This record gives sequence, C-alpha cells and structure tokens, in this order.
Amino acid sequence: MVRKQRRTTLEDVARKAGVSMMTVSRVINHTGRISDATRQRVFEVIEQLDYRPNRAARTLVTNKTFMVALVQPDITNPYFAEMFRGVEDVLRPEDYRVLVANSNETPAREQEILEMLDDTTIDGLIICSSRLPDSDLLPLLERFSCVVATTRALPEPIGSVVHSDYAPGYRAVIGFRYLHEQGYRRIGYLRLQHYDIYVDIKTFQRDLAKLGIQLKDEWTRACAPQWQAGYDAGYDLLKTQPELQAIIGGNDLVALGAMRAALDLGRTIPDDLGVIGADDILLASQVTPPLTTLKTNAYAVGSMAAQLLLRRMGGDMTYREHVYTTELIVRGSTRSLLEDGDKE
Amino acid sequence: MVRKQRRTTLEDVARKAGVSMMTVSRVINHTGRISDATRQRVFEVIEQLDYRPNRAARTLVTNKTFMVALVQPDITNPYFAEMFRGVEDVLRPEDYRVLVANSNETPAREQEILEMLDDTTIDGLIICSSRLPDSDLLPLLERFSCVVATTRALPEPIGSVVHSDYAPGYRAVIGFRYLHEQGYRRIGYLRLQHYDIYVDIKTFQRDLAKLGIQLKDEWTRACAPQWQAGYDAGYDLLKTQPELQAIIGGNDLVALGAMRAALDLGRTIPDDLGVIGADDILLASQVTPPLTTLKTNAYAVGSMAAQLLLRRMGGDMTYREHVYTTELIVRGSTRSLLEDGDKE
DNA sequence: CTGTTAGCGCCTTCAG
DNA sequence: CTGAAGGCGCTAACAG
Repeated sequence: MVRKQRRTTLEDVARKAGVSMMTVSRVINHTGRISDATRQRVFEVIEQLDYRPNRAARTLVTNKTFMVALVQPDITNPYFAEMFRGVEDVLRPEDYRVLVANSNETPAREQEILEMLDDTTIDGLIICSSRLPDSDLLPLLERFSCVVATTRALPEPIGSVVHSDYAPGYRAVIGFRYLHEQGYRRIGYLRLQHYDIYVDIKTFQRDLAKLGIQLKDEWTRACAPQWQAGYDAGYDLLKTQPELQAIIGGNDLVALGAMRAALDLGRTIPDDLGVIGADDILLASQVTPPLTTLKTNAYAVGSMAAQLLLRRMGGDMTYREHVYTTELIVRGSTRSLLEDGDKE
Repeated sequence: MVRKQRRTTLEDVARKAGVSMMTVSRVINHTGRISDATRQRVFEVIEQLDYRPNRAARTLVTNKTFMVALVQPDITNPYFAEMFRGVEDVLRPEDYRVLVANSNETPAREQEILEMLDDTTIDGLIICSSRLPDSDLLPLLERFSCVVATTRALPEPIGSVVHSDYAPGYRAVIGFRYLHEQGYRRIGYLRLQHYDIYVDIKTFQRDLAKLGIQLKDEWTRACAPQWQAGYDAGYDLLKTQPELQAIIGGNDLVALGAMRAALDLGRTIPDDLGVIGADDILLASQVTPPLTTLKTNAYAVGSMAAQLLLRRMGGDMTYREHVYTTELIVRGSTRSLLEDGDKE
C-alpha cells in the first residue's frame, strides 16, 4: 500500500502540544513572542509528528510563493547554465526556489511560457535575453509584479535590467575595433538573429562606418546562436566571400562552428582567417587554436539579476540598471596583420 | 502606483456572468456538462476580466501542484543541461512546470535541497546521479510520493530508475576493454569520486582483472566530475606515473582536463598518450585531437525519466527500470598500438 | 505571551 | 445541466 494517511497539519500539532494553532504558527514562523517552554514543546511535537507546513495553504493566505521563474532561451548554452548558477546561489539563501523554463530559442515558446506563468505561481521573474519584440514582450511582462530582464532594455516601470553588454547587440564592435587595429580590413560578421529585434543591421553598419570600419552587406549573416548554425552560416559565408580575413561570431558557439567550417574548407587559423567569439565559454579556451573572445561574466549577470529581483520583491520598486562591460580576451585564433604588409 | 486591485476571482466571474461559481469552475476545468450558451458566456467574461485561477487555492483543495523538481549535481555540465531539455520537453505538454535545483556537486547541498522539498511543493521528483550514499538518500526520498532516479539504483518501492550506463560506475570498462584490444597495457583511470558510493574500487579492479586487464592502485585517482579536477588529477597522475599509455576519464570534462594536462606536460596525443572520455558533450568532438568517448544520450535519459515519472504521478506505481547502453565513439585521441610492437 | 475569529480562492459533495 | 454549503491548511487581526 502507498501512504494514505492525511498529512499532519498545524491543528494536529496544536492539539498534541496542548496549545492553539496560532501559537504553533508563531513558532514556525518565528513571529511574535513565545515563551521558551512553549516553543520548545511545540518544536518537540513538530519533530515527533514530522510536521511540515502546507505551502499551498500558506501561499493562499500570504500571497507569497517563494518561487522565482527563470526564463531562458537555451540552457544547453554554457552561458545560460552559468547564469542559472548565479541566480540560484543568490536566491536559495533567501529561501526562493527557481523554476526554469527554456524556450529553445523559439519565440512562440517563450511567449507560451510567459502566458502560463502568473503572480499566483511566482513572486518574481527573470527573463534572459528575450527573443520577443517589445510589442509582444512588454504586455506579457506587465502582468507580473516583479521583473528583471537581462541583456534587454525595459521601460522603467516594467522592471530592472542587467546588461551583459555595453549596448544591446553591440558587443561585437569591440571585436571589429580590435581586428581593425590589427590590420584586418575584410571582416565577416555572423550576428545573432535576435539582435535584429533591437538593432537594425543598417544602423549597425553605419555605426561601424563612423569608426572607419567597413561591413559590407554580403559580409554578414544572421544566424541562430548555436554551434551548428554557426557552422552552416560560416561555411556559406566563406564559400561566397573567400576574401574575408576574419569572422566575428555573435557568441562563442557560433564562432566555433564557423571556425570548424573554415578548417573544413582548408583555411588555417589564424594565418588564413582570424576568428573572434563572445562569452568565453569553456570550449573557447580548449579548442586549437584557442578562441579570441569577448568575455562576459554570466555568473555575475545571473547573481546581479537575482539581487535586483530580491530588491523588487522586497518592495523597493526603484528602477535599477546594471551594465557589465565586455572584456576582450586575445587568444590564438587572431593575430596581427600589421607586419605582413597585408594592409590595404 | 503599483497595481493594488484585488485579482479577479472565480466569484467575480460568476457574478458578472450571472451564474454560480461552480459553473465557472466546471467551464475552466472542462468537467461536468455545461450548455454551450453558458460556457460561451463564461468564457467571454473570463476574457473580459482577464481571469486566471489562483494556483494556491486550487492546489490546496486538489493536492496537485503541477510542479516537478529536477535535482541535479551540476547544470553547467552539458550532460545535465541536455538532460534538463529532455525532461522539460516531456513534462511541459502535460502542463507540469520544472523546478531545478543544483547541488553543485556538494552532497550536503543535495541533502538540504531534498529536505526543503515536499509533497506540498511538488507532485514528483527526478533525482539525477545522486551523490548521497543510500543511507542518507533513501530516507529523504521516502517522503515523496513520486520519484524517479537516474544513474542510480533504488529499492523498488521508492521509485523508478533510468540508467545511463550499463552498470553504475562501470561505464569505463568499455573503454578499458577497447584500449586493451588496441594493445594498451598501462591505463590510468580518473574515476569520478561519487562512484565510490556504489562501487568499491577494489571490486572494480578485480572485475577488470577478470577481463585480463590490470589496473594498479597507483594508476587511478578519484576526482570531481569537472574540468579543473580532471586537469589537476591528470597532471598529478602523469607526473607520478609517466609510464601510463592512456588515461580514461570518468566523464568528458575530466578526460579533457587530463588531456590538457598531458599537453602541458609535453605529451603528444594520441602518440604518447591515449585519452578516453564519457558522455560525448560538444566539446569532446571539437578539441584537437577529438576525444574518443563513451556516448550516453542525456536527452533520452531525461525524457525517459520524465515519462516514468508521469506514469507514477498518474497513479501507476509499478517499478520500472530503463537502461540505456553506452556507445563507444572512436576519435583521434586514441589509436592502435598493435603495429608498434609496443605490446608487453 | 496566547487564543479566537474570520477568511484566502477554489473544488467536492450533494441537491435540485 | 446548475447551484449551495462546506472545508482544504494556514495566517491576519484583534482580543485578552
């Protein structure tokens, strides 16, 4: 037989301890003043009966779930897995549990996830690198009382923000600038497709042009933020634009996919082609040659997001914005062209 | 101002629709028979008022939370991230949400997590590769009505089981056998430290001996299932036992760490040293040389675990056990020694 | 310091 | 096909 007996309740404990339910409630919640003797006795009974409060009942009356949702595009991306750790490490000591939902890079699924969540399920929401346009995202977020977004701007009243990037979609500029300084002139760009939600590629090209860097239309492709997408896009890009001297990937996975494609096409790295990624996942440092990358501290982003959320859940609804800057880590996948006379 | 107004409740909907609360309840739960006209009207009002049922209230009365906990040792290990996807892909269509808790490879933290969870928080529990000994784990699991464990045996009444391995802690044997066939005779083994919970290393050595394979005491180290631990242990192992012809890692991260250590020590792979990992994470195929590994389908393990859990949550408490077999993927990090005359 | 009263929002049961 | 009463287990607010 499976256990059938009713769970022990507050009332059971109260009866057995010879006190009122309220007293027991006060003891377990450490609220109000209780004599040591009573407290002790109550604790003993709780122990004996293996009493554990019913969360649902408590939530019904307090409106607190002690649950936080973390909505991410892809937890198999080491960047997001690391971010999860940051979030959990901050929330757990505060007794919050983390509900993780993965949209698998599918905007429709992200939407569905947000629709299924609400304030009776969670106390707060951290939405990471949303792939939804503002017109879809903001109405959904309005339904939640406490929201923090990462790598995504939000109108002030909606929630606080952590940027993992000095400007959304602009992280790659650091790579362009660096390569340009090293003498590279024909630089391909595998931008992440969701960047197009907030940065028009034409604008991006113009902004690069202001820095004296040319990015021709045919030198860039939008691609999904995954290894295989990077491979495919990189392969295509190098096939059609063999004159490229370097490729910048929107993240490490994409850059590494492109790097593999380049190798398969017989290019040598960094001699025939420079490659730059972004994030600095473990894989980046372990391939040969190791990948030059734009490092972002995913763990810090996660823990900061959690801290901002705790603030909000604690009642402080002040808008806060935290920007982590991106750091260039130079490794073997790029080199200087300055001594080659390869400048144009 | 923040929203202050009370959430709309069943009662609000009932009043506005001119029906009883019960009718509304039946409509939203698709239970009982309701006239089309009434149903339609109720749905309209629900829409107008943007009504959403209060989860806590519902849970209080039904005892269903529609929440499943996934307890894992380390979500930054791609193996577990992939497994999460398998779990979620099965559970979401059934309307379950997934609470993820990460023990960070810390048994005490795993214990703490399990203690904080209970049947009023979740309907079911999937515990992955528990790092706790049976004496600690089993009493904790008994408190839950529906449990599935992965890569870990469980007494029948406790829960169902998915093995990602032909026998717990024995996956590496396939690697030993393969290397032995290829002429390797001095094989180091970086076993995962938690294996010692269920497989005594002496027994393991004896079992290998039965296959005619020698594993000397000084050729094996227990190490944490992470890259850095693999690096450190591998470094130490190769320093003290330079005669080793190969190293088998308990998982890919460890093997890759050891591989890096070998390279840092000036060994060439596979010429000076063979390396085998386990899991087949993306990184394994992307390093140079690519890593020979014992592939396990993490996604399948996750989705099978979720399916077994659904069965249990659906009331079918039959014990079920699913074993995935491990597949050897031979890549460039190992070679044949048979033509070398290097046999002993 | 401790107890009493009154719900939280929903579903189960039993009547119509 | 629809409704009324009762209670799930807990805590807020007020008494003493």
